[in-house]
Order: sequence, then structure tokens, then C-alpha cells
Amino acid sequence: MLTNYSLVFQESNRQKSIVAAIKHAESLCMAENQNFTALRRLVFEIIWENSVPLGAYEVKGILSRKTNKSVDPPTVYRAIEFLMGLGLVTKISSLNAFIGCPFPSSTRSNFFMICNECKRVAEVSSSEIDNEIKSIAGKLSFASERQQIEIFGTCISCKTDK
Amino acid sequence: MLTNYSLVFQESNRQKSIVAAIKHAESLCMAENQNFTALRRLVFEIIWENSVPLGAYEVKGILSRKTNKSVDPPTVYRAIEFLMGLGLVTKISSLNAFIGCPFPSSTRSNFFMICNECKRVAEVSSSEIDNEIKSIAGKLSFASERQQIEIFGTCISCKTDK
DNA sequence: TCTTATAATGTTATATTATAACATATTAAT
DNA sequence: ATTAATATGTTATAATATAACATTATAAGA
Ligand SMILES: [Zn+2]
Ligand SMILES: [Zn+2]
Ligand SMILES: [Zn+2]
Ligand SMILES: [Zn+2]
Repeated sequence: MLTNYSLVFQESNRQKSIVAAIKHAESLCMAENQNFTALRRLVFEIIWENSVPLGAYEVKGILSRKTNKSVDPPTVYRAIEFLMGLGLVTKISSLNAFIGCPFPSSTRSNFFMICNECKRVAEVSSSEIDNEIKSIAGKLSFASERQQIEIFGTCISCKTDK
Repeated sequence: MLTNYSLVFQESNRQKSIVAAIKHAESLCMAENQNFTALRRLVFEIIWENSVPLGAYEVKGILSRKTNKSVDPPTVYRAIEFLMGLGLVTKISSLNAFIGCPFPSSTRSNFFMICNECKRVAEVSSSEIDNEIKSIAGKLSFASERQQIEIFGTCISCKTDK
């Protein structure tokens, strides 16, 4: 089980992981012959700096403030699309919002635990669930390609806060 | 494993199941002291008649044609919200579209297999996956409440069609 | 180095999805 | 009948996302 749960829900200092994430993004782009431009890097950082998924227009606002100029939607959506293509960012469909992927090179399922209270999202990668899905798909002759699993509930810190 | 897979991906005559679904919706509303009004019934039928999830504005269009009068968005969204509240209809978040739930009284997970080719959606309810999710959530002290699992791929009929 | 091709970004306009707020009508309860 | 509750009608607008085309930056070939 691969998880960034403690990072998201318990640790305070995320800075280290962000630096590592940027390094990883850079080398991934290098390897894929893709350009990690200033704009893409900025959007990556904005999304990564938040443990809460951001909507595209929130990213737009932050980007605008950071660069001191107005930003139009396509600018943001294109950068996000690029980052999603590399698996560096994932969309949480039920929130229309985007979150950094902590282990983009994993081929396993995206599996998000979303706290209804604090809105933070942790990603878990479970081979057991993966295998179970494959098994069911196999029985039904469904060729699965991609899956998105969103679990809503209450995280440990919000539970104990009450 | 509860599934409407063969219904969705293989059978041709869905009429029988729709009639049963309406019966079920009626008695559920009765039990919950909710009003299964003409409008709600129409929206329910429209969504149920399709094995493909419909967007709210598609429902709006069909509803408008069926009733020969113009329909405004809130009308549709309110009916859908009502049906979702009873578990009769589910939103496929990644498609912004709605589909009838074949076993609304099941307390288990929604688990959708979405064919990228024909867009049809089958629902599977697996206690194995449910338990695995509960187990992981337990380990992480995450109190899960609701989950949405969307598997994208190719269904058997689209696979053999090629 | 100049030219050309490719990739990335800027810009304007618009499409799509969803909700807020308030008015009216229908139904149920007193 | 009157009141309260529920449901629907209506208008306006918010929020999310993309299409289409112009411009700029970067890389590759001559
Ligand atoms: Zn991921
Ligand atoms: Zn929380
Ligand atoms: Zn269901
Ligand atoms: Zn298919």
C-alpha cells in the first residue's frame, strides 16, 4: 500500500516533498522530451503547495497574483492538461478540482480519500483493490484501462477535533 | 457480486426492468413519505430508458420534447437531486452525467464500468472491494462514508465488434 | 546566421454545467 | 376555508471548460 496519507493529514512541513516533487517532474519531462516551462512549473507548484484540491479558477487566481498579470482560463487549463498527461496532477472529478499526484510513476490505481470537513485529499495505491477490480473486470470480459476511486469521509484529525 | 452488467451490455429488451424499476421507485417514495410526482417520474423514466448516462441538459431536451413545452434547468436539476437522494439515480462525476441505479437499496459501493466506445455504464456491487476499502480506511483511521468508483475501459460487445 | 518548423502561450469568444433567488401553484393539514 | 408545506415555474447568473485563431518563443535544418 502506497500512501501519502500521513503527509496530507498529519505532517506540517510539506516543503521537502514539494521540492522532491518538482525534481521528479523535471526529470520526468526530460525523459519524455517534454518542456517543463516556467508557466507549467508555476501551475505545478500552485497545485502542489495545497493539500486541498484546487479548482481551475482558483489556480487562475493564484497564478494571476503570483505573476501580477491577468490570466485567462485556457492558460490554466492547458497547463493542467499537460501535467495530467504526465500523471503529475490528477483531477478529482466529483470536486472539479485538481491535486498533485504523490507517486506519478505508479501504474496502480488512483484511490483518493477525501475529507468532507477539511477537504484535504490523500492518495492511496492499493494492489489488493487493483487486483480485485481486475478480477471482476475479467469475469465480465470488460477490458479496464483506467480507474478513478473517490472515497469521501472524515479524516483522523477532523474526527478528533470534535 | 451484484451487477447489471449483462443487462446493460448484452440484453436487448430492457423494458421489463424499467417497469420493475418504476414500481420500486414508487414503493420507495411511499415508504420514505416522498412524492413521486409526474415530473419526477418522467425524469426517472428518461434516465432509466438509457443505458448511457445522460447529461442534465440532455434530460432537459428529452423532457421538453416529451411534454411539448420548454423546460428550464432548475426543473431538471431538482428532479435529479430528488432521485439521487433516494439512491434511484447516480451521477457519474467524470462524465457530468446521470444513470439509473439498478439496485438502489444496496448499501454497498457504487462501482461503475464505463465503456469508452459505446458509453454504456454497468454497475457492479462488490463486497470484496467494499471490505478492502473499509480495511484500508480502518488502517488509516479514515471514516469512509461514501465512495464512487469509476472504471473506464472497453466492454465485451465493443471489443468483439472490432 | 538565417530560415523554417514546431511548440507554447496569448487572446477573444463562447459552450457547457449548475445554482441562487424569488414567484406561483399545488397539495396536505388544521 | 385557512394555513402551512411541498413542488414547480421563471429569470438571472455563477462556475466550469473549450474552440478558434493570433502571436511569440524555441528548436532544428539549411
Ligand atoms: Zn496519483
Ligand atoms: Zn479532515
Ligand atoms: Zn447504484
Ligand atoms: Zn462498449
